[in-house]
Amino acid sequence: MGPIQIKQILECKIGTQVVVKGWVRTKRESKNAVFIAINDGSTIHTIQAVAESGQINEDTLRLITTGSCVRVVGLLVASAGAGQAVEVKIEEVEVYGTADPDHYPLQPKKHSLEFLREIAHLRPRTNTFSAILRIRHTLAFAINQYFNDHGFFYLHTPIITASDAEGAGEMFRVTTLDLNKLPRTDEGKIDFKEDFFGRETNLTVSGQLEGELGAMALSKIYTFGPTFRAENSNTTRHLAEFWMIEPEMAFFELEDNMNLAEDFVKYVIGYAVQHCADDLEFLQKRLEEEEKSKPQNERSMPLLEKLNFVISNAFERVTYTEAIDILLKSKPHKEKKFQYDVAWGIDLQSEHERFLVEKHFKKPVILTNYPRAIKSFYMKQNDPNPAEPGATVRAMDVLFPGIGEIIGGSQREDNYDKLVTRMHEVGIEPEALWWYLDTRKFGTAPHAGFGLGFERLVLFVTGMGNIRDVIPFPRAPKSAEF
RNA sequence: UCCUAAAUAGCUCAGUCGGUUAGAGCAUCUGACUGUUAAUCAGAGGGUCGCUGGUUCGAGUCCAGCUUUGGGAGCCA
Repeated sequence: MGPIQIKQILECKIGTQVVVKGWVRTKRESKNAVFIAINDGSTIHTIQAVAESGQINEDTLRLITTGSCVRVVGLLVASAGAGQAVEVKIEEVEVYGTADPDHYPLQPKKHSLEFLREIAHLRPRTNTFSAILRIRHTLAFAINQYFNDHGFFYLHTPIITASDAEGAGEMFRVTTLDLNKLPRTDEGKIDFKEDFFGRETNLTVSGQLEGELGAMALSKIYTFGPTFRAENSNTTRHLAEFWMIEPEMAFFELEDNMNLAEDFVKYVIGYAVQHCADDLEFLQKRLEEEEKSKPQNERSMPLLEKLNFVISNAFERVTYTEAIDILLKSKPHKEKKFQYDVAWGIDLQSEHERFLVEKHFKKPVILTNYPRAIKSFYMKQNDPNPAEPGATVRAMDVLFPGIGEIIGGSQREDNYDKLVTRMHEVGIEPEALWWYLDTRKFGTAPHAGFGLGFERLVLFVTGMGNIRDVIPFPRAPKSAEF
């Protein structure tokens, strides 16, 4: 199906007649020969096509520049030069599309990531971004594979939702109303009965609630789809549109949930290490170059070493109460180096999480049993524990070095009365989520689940520093060009 | 949204105390050389110094506002 790609061509036997179709990375001319490095994105490697001087006519040769697209027909031969095992001896060359060197922004040189963000339509043609996109694909594939192998069903939860009670953040409004001529009710409010769905609708901030409905029928489901948050977040870890993986399992308690999260993350990272060796090696070298400008003590582990470390070591599991204890006894707390005070009941700040993960444990950490007051209404309430100053819920956050929270999850409250009471306490109308509450009314069951930010996973695996560089076309405040 | 730094050639940056004609490397073009590896060497072209206003005899440089971007914080995945 379709032409053979460079990845396969590089593995063909010498003497094979091949057709190479791809984009020119560099062209080098010498007295006796012309060298063209071609890449088609199937691999990080280029294939070198060689022609005798004068073999390609002047007019055609002039059009072969960095960024142009070509088709080359020739024989795969052992390379006469060092640097590559095989090359294509050109018999015929055709230029599909030119790329005027005066205007094509990608030059055969290093570009800053900031500049490449401004040309997001072309940056997949760079080594760095094609490597990231191949790794991103591989991780997505591994995720589906893992869940399929473990008896999960891929549930497609809705993108458009009428529930604004999920409490996961600001939402994007979905409407077909004419914004210049909004229909009004008698009280002067916007009349959403006139809107497409006959009610207020938004883009989803989480598929969890619907995911729970699926788990209460299929036992184990997962969602993997786009998620939207209209928060005015300007950080290297946030996007307005991102992809989230949300497994939800009946008959899973918190412990099972943690075991699954850890096994799952290790599997998908391991899958990428196994299947993206070339790309990861390239990114590792790139990072090492970048780190050269940093002082010795700030340099981090080589990328592959870091990934293997995470795969082969057990995540540290501590309760929120234990974590607060560690922080209270920590040096930065005693020396008042933390910007935010530590006390039982606070929501842990970035600096606290970083201390626990990067300084204290030096490995991924799963924090559990957070105070009820700082967590969502749907989390299962723990029985009172004399060792804990206040009420807690069966929540779990998986914290990764450099990324922070990569997974947030919990065992869910399966007791109807407790759930309704909690909803009243936090100001959510139970009537609005009557369908959600029905699962607790009819055949309720212990169950649990979590949400994994896909881009944060890609960020960790690729070693990149900004989340806008691990999604093809990032959506962020004041930024939706491509 | 807050804090902070920045914006000068296609890209990455330098530009001293406010002073004459705006600097480099890479890229591009031309030539030389070479089974080359992001080739090398020589030369050439390339600038509304983010925008608006102000201070000044004189502003890339100082001041104010705005815009955009980087980093950090909050919100979270």
